[in-house]
Parts: sequence; C-alpha cells; structure tokens
Amino acid sequence: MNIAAQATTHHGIREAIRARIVAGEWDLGELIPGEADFAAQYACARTTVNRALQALAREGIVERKRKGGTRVRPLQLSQAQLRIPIIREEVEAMGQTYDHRIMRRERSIAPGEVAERMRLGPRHELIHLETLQLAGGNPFAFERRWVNPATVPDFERADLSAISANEWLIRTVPFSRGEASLSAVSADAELAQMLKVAPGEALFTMERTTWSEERSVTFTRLHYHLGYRLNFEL
Amino acid sequence: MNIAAQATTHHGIREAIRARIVAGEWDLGELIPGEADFAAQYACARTTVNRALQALAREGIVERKRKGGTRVRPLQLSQAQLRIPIIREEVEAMGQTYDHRIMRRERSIAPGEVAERMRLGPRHELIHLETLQLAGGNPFAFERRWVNPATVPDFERADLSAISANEWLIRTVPFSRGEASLSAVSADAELAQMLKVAPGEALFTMERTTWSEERSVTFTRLHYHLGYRLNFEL
DNA sequence: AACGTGATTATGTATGCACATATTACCTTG
DNA sequence: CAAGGTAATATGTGCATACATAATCACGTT
Repeated sequence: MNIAAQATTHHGIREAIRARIVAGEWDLGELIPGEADFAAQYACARTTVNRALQALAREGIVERKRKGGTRVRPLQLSQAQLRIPIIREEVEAMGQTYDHRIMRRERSIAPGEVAERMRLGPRHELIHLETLQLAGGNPFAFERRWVNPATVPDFERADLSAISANEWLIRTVPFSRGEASLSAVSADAELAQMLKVAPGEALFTMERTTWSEERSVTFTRLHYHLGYRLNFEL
Repeated sequence: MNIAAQATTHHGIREAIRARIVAGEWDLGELIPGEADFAAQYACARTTVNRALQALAREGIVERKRKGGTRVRPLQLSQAQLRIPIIREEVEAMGQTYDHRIMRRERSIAPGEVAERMRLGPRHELIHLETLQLAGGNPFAFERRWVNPATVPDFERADLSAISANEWLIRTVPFSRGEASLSAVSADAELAQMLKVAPGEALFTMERTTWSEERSVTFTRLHYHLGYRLNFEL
C-alpha cells in the first residue's frame, strides 16, 4: 500500500493520513501519532500536519484534544451537508419551466402554532401567504408561509409576480439563521386539491423558521408533490 | 456599530468580518477588501485574515478566487449540517429504553430496485433483514435492510441480539460513504401492522446506500413512526 | 488590429518560530 | 495517604517571510 503523500501540501498529507485511517492502521478510538511524528514521517513542518489534522477533525474523522492527542473517532457519526434547494432552481435543473401562483395573501393574526414556532407573543399580526409552485405546469409544491412585517416591513408591498417570496426574502434579508424540520404529512382537503392528489396521500414536508439577528423573519411549511425525494450524500 | 475584533485571533476577526457582512456593509456579490487591507485594519498578519476568510468561504458566506478577490456570496444558499442519529442513541436521548426485534432474516436474491440502488448485477444474493425498533416498548421505526455478504462476509454470523445491524456495520465497516434520500411513504399493510398505524398513514422514510471503498455494503429503508420529525439547524 | 509577453496583483500555501492553553503525570507537602 | 501544586507535553494559534498560482492589464511587436 502506498502511504506516502503525493506532495507536502496540507491536503496531500490530509489524504495520506485519511487513507491510513480508512485502511485500518489504527483501531477505532485509538491514539494516532502526534503532529511532530507525522511531520518527521512526511518531512514537513508541524504546522502543515496541524492543518491536515484539523481538517480531518472538522470532517469528524478524528477527535483532537490538547495534550490528549489525536484519536480516530470511535463511533463514526453519519453526517451530511444538506443543501436546501431554491425551488425555482430545482425545477429548472430538471429542465422544466418554473412558475408560481399566489393563492392567498392577507394580513392576519398568527395561529398559535405559528406564533410558537416564531417565538412571538399572542395576537401578533403576520402576513399570511399561500403559494402553489409549478414545474412545467404541474404542481410541484404548496407553501403556507407567514412573514413578520415588524422585521420585514417592505414585504407587504413586494412584487411577488416575478420572484417567489422565498427568493425575495433571501435577497432582502440575507444571512438569516433558523431551524428546520422534515416530516411526512397526510394531505388535507386543500392540499389534495392544490397538489392534485387524493386526500390522505403521504406528502414530504419541510418547515423552516428563520431569524435575522434575533428578529423573527418567517415561518414556512412546504408540502412537496407526491413522490418527492430529498437526496444527499453522506 | 462596533466593528473592531475582540482580539486579534483568527476567529475573532472572522466574526468581526461576518458581522460587517451581515450588517450589510457590502452588497451581495460585491467585492470586499483584500487580505492585506483587513490585516492593516485589524493590525494583524495577513495569514490570520486568510484563515478567517477561508473559514467564511467554507461556510458559504463568501466566495474567493485567486486574483478575483473575495466577494459576498450573491445568492446565499441555505445549507445545513445534518446529523443522522443512531436510533438507539436517539431513543435513549429521549429518556426511553431502546429495544429491537428482528422480524425476518434470510438470504435472498436482491429485488431489482434494491440491486439498482446498490449498483449490483442481476441475481445477486443478499442478506435481507427486517427489524422493528422500539422505544419504551412502542414501535419507533421499521427497517428493511439488505446487506452484501460479498463485502461483509461476517455479517451472516453476526449476533444481532444485543446490537443493531446498523451499529454492527458501523463498527465493522467504518468510514463508509454513501447516498441517502428522504421521502414520505404511505403505510402498506405490513408497515401499518408493525408500526401500529392505519394503512395509508404518512410515514417519514429514509433510504441509505453505503459503500466502503467502491464495494457496496448495504441498502436500508427506514420507516419512522407516525409524526416523526427530523430537526436541524440552518 | 491582433497577438503574445511580462508586470502586477490577490489569494494559496509552506515554513520556522514563539508563545498560549489545556491536560496529564508526577512530585511535594501536610 | 491525600491534597495540591508544578512540570511536562500535545495541540492551538499568531506572525513574518517566501514562494506558488491564477487572472488581469499594459505594453510592445508583428
């Protein structure tokens, strides 16, 4: 087995060490050599090994502790980088034309469940929006969204004919953080009608709540068409 | 607005620059100052700024190109680190006792759909396993799994009474990579009986296929109990 | 005008060094 | 022997420097 690094670059050394770990040179949970040792083995500076090992630690391959040394992570936790696609881009990537129809748009008091998700007090006024997203004329997803006008006052006057509420918000309030949750939901009567499925069908559903610097922006519940799958790599 | 870094550490500077970006000091897609400029502003070495900006690039906040400079990412893509929990740990984290019951275990020819997911030729023999996972005695998830004995010959003789097939595989074949997909599925008769729900109920479902160095290990389809949610942070 | 060439510039990376920090191991002291 | 302090140690981090690499621009030649 070739264990030597291709070059003394931090990522060459990272891959070399990764290969040795994957090949099972050390047991799970076992201490691997220190930075100085690797530096000697690969004839490079300790700094370079440091960067390589830090990268592996970020990936979750190894665990590092000061003085404790570096060890192979005992229970490899399965994790993935999940990219949440913008629906328009997702549809266009399939080679279909994207369109959306706003079915409802009104100011109303936040329902209790929504207020809770957005961590708002009771009787808070929000803008409620219902949008059907289409791919090649067929229903792709149905969205129920509540937007906080206290945080995004311009939203009420936003022109949402050309651009979806989601994209408008991403542009206007970038860098928002939030929580999301995925689940399976049975189609209620309205959903069934909108997505053209039988009532009770299983729909993949994504909920998101976002904040911009401690101020709640929006809560959205997105029901995808029948058979939708969210794919990703481990 | 306080724009100064708390200390001249790479992550102090990273947060300072992040704050300025979030505050909107530069437009989306706009070029931000170069490493040397920031280094002068914060009275630190260019190397330190480099680490800060590289971290922001990894997070997807900025985009960097040699000579092109660093710019704020135009369309902030929403992404998240998704941790896929081991069911036993998930159940125990809720304070309930975990248990699992193997309902079926047999050698059989891979069904076409499974063979396709695992990228196997036709008429490949796999070990088929059906397991009901319990939380405090109640159904938590039902798993249909196929394991490739060509890659994991020991699996056939594995003792799965104390440890689940998933954990056995994680320990035996660590560092496997793979694909996953999330969807919503209507309960079929067997699923309904196992999970004690009405047939047709919407069940959150996760499929995973894993490989260890180009050799297919396992394909698994996991149906969670009614109302299950996969939560994560954006 | 078209083309190539070299200067310029911004980020990428490797290095040696010094010091910081966390943790373990050991040794001293009561 | 126990408690507490101290030294040893592995990683973490900052800095100055040098060179690498990629993209762009200005300039000069054909």
